[in-house]
Amino acid sequence: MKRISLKDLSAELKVSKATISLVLNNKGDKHGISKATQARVKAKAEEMCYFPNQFARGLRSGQSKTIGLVVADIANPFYATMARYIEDEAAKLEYNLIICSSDEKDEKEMKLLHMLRDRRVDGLIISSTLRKPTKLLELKKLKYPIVLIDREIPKLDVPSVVVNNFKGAYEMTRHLIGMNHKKIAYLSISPNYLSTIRDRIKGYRAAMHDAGIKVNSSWIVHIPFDDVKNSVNDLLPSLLRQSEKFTALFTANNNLAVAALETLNSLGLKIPNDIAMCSFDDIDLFRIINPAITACAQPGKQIAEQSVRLLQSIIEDNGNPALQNLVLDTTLNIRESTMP
Amino acid sequence: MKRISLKDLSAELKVSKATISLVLNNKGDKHGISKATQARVKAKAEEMCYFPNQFARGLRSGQSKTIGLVVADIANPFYATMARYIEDEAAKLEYNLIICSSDEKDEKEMKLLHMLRDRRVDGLIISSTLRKPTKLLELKKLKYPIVLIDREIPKLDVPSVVVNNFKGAYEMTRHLIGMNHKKIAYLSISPNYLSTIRDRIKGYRAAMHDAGIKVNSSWIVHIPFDDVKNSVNDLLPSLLRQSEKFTALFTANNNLAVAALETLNSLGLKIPNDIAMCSFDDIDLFRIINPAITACAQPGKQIAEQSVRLLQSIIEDNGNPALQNLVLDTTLNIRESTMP
DNA sequence: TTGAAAGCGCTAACAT
DNA sequence: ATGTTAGCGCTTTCAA
Repeated sequence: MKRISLKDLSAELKVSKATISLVLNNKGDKHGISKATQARVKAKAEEMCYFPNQFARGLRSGQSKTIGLVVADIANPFYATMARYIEDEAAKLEYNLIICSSDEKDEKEMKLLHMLRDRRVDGLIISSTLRKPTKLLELKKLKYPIVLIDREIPKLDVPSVVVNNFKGAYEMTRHLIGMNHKKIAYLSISPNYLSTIRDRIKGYRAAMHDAGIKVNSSWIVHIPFDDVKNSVNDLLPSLLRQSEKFTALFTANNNLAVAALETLNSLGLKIPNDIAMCSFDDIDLFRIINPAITACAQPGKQIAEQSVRLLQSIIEDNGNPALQNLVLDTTLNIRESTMP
Repeated sequence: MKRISLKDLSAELKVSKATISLVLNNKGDKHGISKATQARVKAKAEEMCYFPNQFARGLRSGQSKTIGLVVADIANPFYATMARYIEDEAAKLEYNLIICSSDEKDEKEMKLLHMLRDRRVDGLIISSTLRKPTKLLELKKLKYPIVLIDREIPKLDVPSVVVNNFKGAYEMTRHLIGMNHKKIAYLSISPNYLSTIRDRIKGYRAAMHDAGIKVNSSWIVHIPFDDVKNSVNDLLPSLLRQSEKFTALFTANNNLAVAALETLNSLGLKIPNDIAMCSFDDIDLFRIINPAITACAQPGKQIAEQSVRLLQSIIEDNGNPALQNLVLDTTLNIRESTMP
């Protein structure tokens, strides 16, 4: 599949590569190339289906006009939606996206970061799962433009765009408490060192504490990311069968909620009468299902916009940004699943 | 952000670039580079955080090890899931994915194809929305490796992996008929020249015809892709308010189903008693909602695997594949929404 | 108004 | 066992 190069075009037109390059990059006028030549060049380029080799271009310019996006799983609607917003924002700046799923595996994420760096993506937007962020430190040392989204990494001074998970979980828990729930079970996910997961639990605990409710650690169950569906199906029934009589369930993300809904269903438990339920992340399903599920919505579009904008400024400032850590607010959407 | 190049490493080590290149590409042994040198080179490369410039590499080798994936909307769970499977398949072959959303716009898709070509992606996997596939013809002429998924394009002899939409829709319609439904409304989507959309309607019509039921064209409503939610909310009520008394609703994809569920809900119509319902595409929601929704599931994983495999073979055969057009079967998942 | 030439960083054929 | 060199296709500076 031989492709046309500037040289071919040059030979065909009897015009130098330089001139052609100038014309095709719309710098013809600036450099005083005659209209006639410009027209001839453009016509021929079209005719011969010429298109520039981006490798060569990237090699010269050092820019790939590509952003790497690393998330846990692009099939997760939360990340898929976010990816779409990021795609649109990036497109405005003529950037494209290489999207990668880390499956919450340190090892895999490191490989991905390595790969994206090798590909000279101009910047990275990462929802990082890294426990030991040595790779990120390394990239930071290289002044590689990075923006963390969704999750922060403690003590790593890197620009980020996240939501206030603590506050979101606190509000949702307080709402439950306001609805007279005291025994609130909490489904969380592991790896549990993620900032989001930790902050949500903290918010839940704080709200409970502030209401004078003592939380037994057995109220919180950690579900492995790998195997949400089966684990919830295994562990949720025994959680609910405890001596504690839970009247409400808080799930830490949309995957857990979906699995929990299926399990509750199979147990024959009715929401909200047998058990109230609410979740972090808001997805279509929660609005449509009957009863609709109370949820804490993250502003995906804003996260996307801000992160791309931030990354862009870092890329332009050549790796020396004013360190920014944006924290956006979530929205509590109260629905029937937590109403009496 | 100056990066280390082979030259830097060479100067530092007093070893030629060629030797270093060989070593770092694990061709050291083959070329008889001494173990000692190999160790020295590798250590230094590590120490200096050397990583090869993929532009330069691509320029030499002509390979980008990247696949372009074009879908209507990566936020749509059907495509998001598929993208994930494709990502995994591609990763096995060390390919990465540039994912792009076309929004069902010819213009946009053409720009994307152009862009991906410019970036020298090694191949394209496309769920094309093109009505006039001139761009695809052009790519085909260039022997650019392409695999179409999800949607076929008539008369364009390009390898493809699709499902049997006709059969899927036929079976689902026959199932409805078997449940004694005769007045079956059909929500479709525009652009309506897409092979999937056309074939599904054909399947529906054929099943109705074979059962001796006359379908009035007013039974089929086309919803613009752009504005599914509002349009369904506007048009579905008037469709159901017709003199015809529909007892069942068939939606042509998951987006339509979600919108329809919301509308039916707001109209106070109960499924399946007031109206039965089923949809093409199977998503989590359909299993979890009460009543669960009968759906025609597409084998996303298989589509992904086959398409990557096919693309790979085309890339390796240098654009001269045995033309393959795979057609996979769908699965009818019968649930409560169509049961009496 | 246009052309010539250097060089981006890498690989592979050919030398030593 | 290691080095030299050419060249991938482009942009850009300098020269004509």
